[in-house]
Amino acid sequence: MSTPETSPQAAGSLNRATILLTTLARGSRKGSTLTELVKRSGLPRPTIHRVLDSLMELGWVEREPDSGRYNLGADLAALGYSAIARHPIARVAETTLSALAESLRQVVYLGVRSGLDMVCIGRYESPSQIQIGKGYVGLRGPFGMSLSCMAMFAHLPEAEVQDIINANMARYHRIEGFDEQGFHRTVADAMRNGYGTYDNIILDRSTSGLAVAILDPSGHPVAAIGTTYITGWLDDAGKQRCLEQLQLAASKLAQRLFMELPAS
Amino acid sequence: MSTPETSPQAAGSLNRATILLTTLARGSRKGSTLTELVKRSGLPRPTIHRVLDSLMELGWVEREPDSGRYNLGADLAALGYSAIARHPIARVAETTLSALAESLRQVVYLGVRSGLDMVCIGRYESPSQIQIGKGYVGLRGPFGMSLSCMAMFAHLPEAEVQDIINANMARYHRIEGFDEQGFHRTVADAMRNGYGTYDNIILDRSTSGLAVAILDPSGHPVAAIGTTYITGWLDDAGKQRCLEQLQLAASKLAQRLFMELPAS
DNA sequence: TAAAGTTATCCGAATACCGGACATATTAAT
DNA sequence: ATTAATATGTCCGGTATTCGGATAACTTTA
Repeated sequence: MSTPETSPQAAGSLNRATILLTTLARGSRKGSTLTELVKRSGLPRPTIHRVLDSLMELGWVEREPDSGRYNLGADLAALGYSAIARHPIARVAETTLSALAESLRQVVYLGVRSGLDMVCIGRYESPSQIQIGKGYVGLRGPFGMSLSCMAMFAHLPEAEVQDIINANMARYHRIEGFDEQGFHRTVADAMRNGYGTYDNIILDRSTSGLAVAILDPSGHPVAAIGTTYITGWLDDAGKQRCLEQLQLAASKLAQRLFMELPAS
Repeated sequence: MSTPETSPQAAGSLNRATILLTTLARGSRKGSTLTELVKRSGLPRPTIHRVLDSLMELGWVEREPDSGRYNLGADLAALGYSAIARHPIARVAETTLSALAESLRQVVYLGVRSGLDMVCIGRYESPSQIQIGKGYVGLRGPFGMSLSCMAMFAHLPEAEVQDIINANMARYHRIEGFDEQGFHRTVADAMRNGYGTYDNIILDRSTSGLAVAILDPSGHPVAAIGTTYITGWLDDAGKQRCLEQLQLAASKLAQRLFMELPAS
């Protein structure tokens, strides 16, 4: 009725495998137990067991010998290197964002959307001031729960934004300390401003942040750059400068990503 | 009869999907056409077509709108980031090998085995002397066609080495300028020395190289470090020093990878 | 305009996927 | 020890899905 429910076409076992791999990717880096997968994926247990066996045979899933936890496998990682080589956002961004982190003296994150998830594909910190943050490359969470998502929301059709939020609301609420009021306010702010910003909202109550989207030539967001700082460290002018630097970096990257290469 | 032929168990469509994805990963970064996939994978064309459709629906495969070439998709890359986060060899090696490249003033490669393939998962160059090499992160080729493979051969059971070589011989011969004599000599050298080395052999006739394996506590090779230089740039003493530095880096990495972490 | 090559679609037969039900560890509680 | 509770592993028959030969549509070359 309200939810689309339109994906009857894709191959059966492949679908199951994808759901499981995504579920594993959403889980902790230490891996997941079978029962955790049952709870989080919603698939019947025998099915999971069987599909995991197949995936293990392919090397896409591994099993910690002692703990028995399932985890994404080495062959999938190897395949990932090749897939990443064909989607070079993070590689292209490497120098620009490292320099940005250095200049801001703040940690800078790069993220992309994958279905209903946000995936962190880059983390850059100033060597002079190592700041310990919770984000790491490969981290996956519900799309909408980070400032980078807000920046991308601002450039997505409003209907799509609503669809994503509706589909993920249950997952948001599972996060400790989630404040739906503040969340909707942050989204509205982002849609109005064209970039993401918050102070003392969402999760961590002592941090503020800024994020901007990287747009393709048609205006569709393909990634987002975000940065976090202790609330109060930046006054309004400082915030403005920070925002401008982010925007500059984003447009520079967009240009480099979508620039036509001269015919060789 | 002679070949094992023992893999009847894994799920059908998953198997097909894996073969296709691997075939795509082996192909150029620009993607592959359907007919190329037919030739290289050996699967019937309608099957490929159907499975690719499913894979595209999942976001694991994409299609260049104008050229019609198939390629590994963005969602697979996103999944790859998570898988790589759980197999941190490249991350752990980052600083050590960058320093090594700087010290040697040569390009240093890091590679792992995936089935019958070698995958390049790291490339480190000295900023002071940028050297253009053919290897890039994500590059995938038949296992055995690089020095890093030789280094790993040296620590694999001889029977397994023979199996790999037999299985890949047809692929070797497809490479222009392949010299079977020299290849076997290089393998024998590696098995004897415990590390990989060549001068003017295999492919590029003006380069020499050195490579050593990274071993897990049981002695099994998990990755290899390799470096290339113009033949003649290093005399015997220089070669020896270079080898020692590689071996030092390899053992340092092994130690860091398999060191028990103190309970937190 | 024909011929060669590449891509897309049908569709019946055969297969291997599906998951409820059951059996077997493994851990926790009495 | 014994029971209870939880997690993991295995069977197996019905049926939905996959399989690929055959054919059609489309595109480039001669």
